[in-house]
Amino acid sequence: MIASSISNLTATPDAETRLDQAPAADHPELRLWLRLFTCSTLVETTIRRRLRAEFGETLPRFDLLAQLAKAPAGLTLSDLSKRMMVSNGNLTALVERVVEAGWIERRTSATDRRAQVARLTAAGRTAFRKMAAAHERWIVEMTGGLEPHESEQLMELLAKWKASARRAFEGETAA
Amino acid sequence: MIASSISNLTATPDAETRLDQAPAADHPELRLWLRLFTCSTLVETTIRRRLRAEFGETLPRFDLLAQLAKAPAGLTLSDLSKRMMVSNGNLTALVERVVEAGWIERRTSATDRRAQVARLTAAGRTAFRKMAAAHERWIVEMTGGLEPHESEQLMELLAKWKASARRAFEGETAA
DNA sequence: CCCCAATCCTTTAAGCTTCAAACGTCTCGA
DNA sequence: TCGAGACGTTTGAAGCTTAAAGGATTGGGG
Repeated sequence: MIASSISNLTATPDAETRLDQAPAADHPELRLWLRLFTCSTLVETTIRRRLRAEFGETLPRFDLLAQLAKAPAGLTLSDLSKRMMVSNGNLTALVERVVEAGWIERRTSATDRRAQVARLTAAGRTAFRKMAAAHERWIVEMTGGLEPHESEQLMELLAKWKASARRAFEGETAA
Repeated sequence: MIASSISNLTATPDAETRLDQAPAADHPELRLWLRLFTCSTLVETTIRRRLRAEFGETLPRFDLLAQLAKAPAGLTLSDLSKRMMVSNGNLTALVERVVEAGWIERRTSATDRRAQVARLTAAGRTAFRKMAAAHERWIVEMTGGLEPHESEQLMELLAKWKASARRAFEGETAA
């Protein structure tokens, strides 16, 4: 549920634009969610495309490297799955592919034979640094329209939203 | 790049929480993006889970029904791909699955033999209405922490962000 | 009228993602 | 110390997603 329709060079309006034109006035919360989602999709799709075009990498792979770059001692697959907010079944294969690429290495934990610890290789660290610099530029570019005080406001409002969403999200995990 | 790690009942902190603890002070734009992404993921994952648990549907399928519910005359696959912001190659298979379920029907356009027009069936409309009601409740629940004036502010700030992101996004499509 | 570029869709290969079930390992209390 | 339950990972099935290439159709300019 993300996307582009770029492959065929279509003009690519976004979902929300059309919705705003629609006669039905959806509840304000729906419109808010739709707008948030649109922002997220727009940014994410752009990053994904550029990552592929300029570095031949995918977003999940980049995300994996980014997490490991912040944890020099390495992380277990479980840690990674929590930080990346993906299922752990997902990581097995993802890690495997990135190991093959040579960016990371994986070994059984010394203290817990159940756990697999992944760590950046030197090559991985170097490769990541280049990508991270570009990634940061892209993000800044796409957030460029906001004044500093607006960014601050946005951070706070999103923090509130995040709290509500988290409650709903975790209400299920417990059950 | 979305997710849950619910299947194994882990505590599920989110990426950002950990990041905030990290020593490195990332640029404010990165933190803003990360927070937006976290909100989006949290909401999306919750919706996805509930849709599956309560209706046995997936989010893309729901999204498809939602688009068609707003267009009684039906939409071509191209229209759908633009509105849903997914590639058109994606829709072929998605539509096929939902046709099989009996929620929609697909036929060649009367005026353009290249185009396929998808439309809700009566059964599809009924099924969708139930889901939409629940969906709306969930969204309201997850946005609950915000006062009306905060929602308004958020709408405006996100509109600005969206404009920046759109520029970057479409800059590529043209190229 | 014809051709060619644009448009619409499908197909394919590769990768991502989830959920659920299964397996080995660990921990802790009886 | 032994067993039960928690935990970390893997596997398998199903579905989603993209990019890229190819086939059919259309519409407009020569």
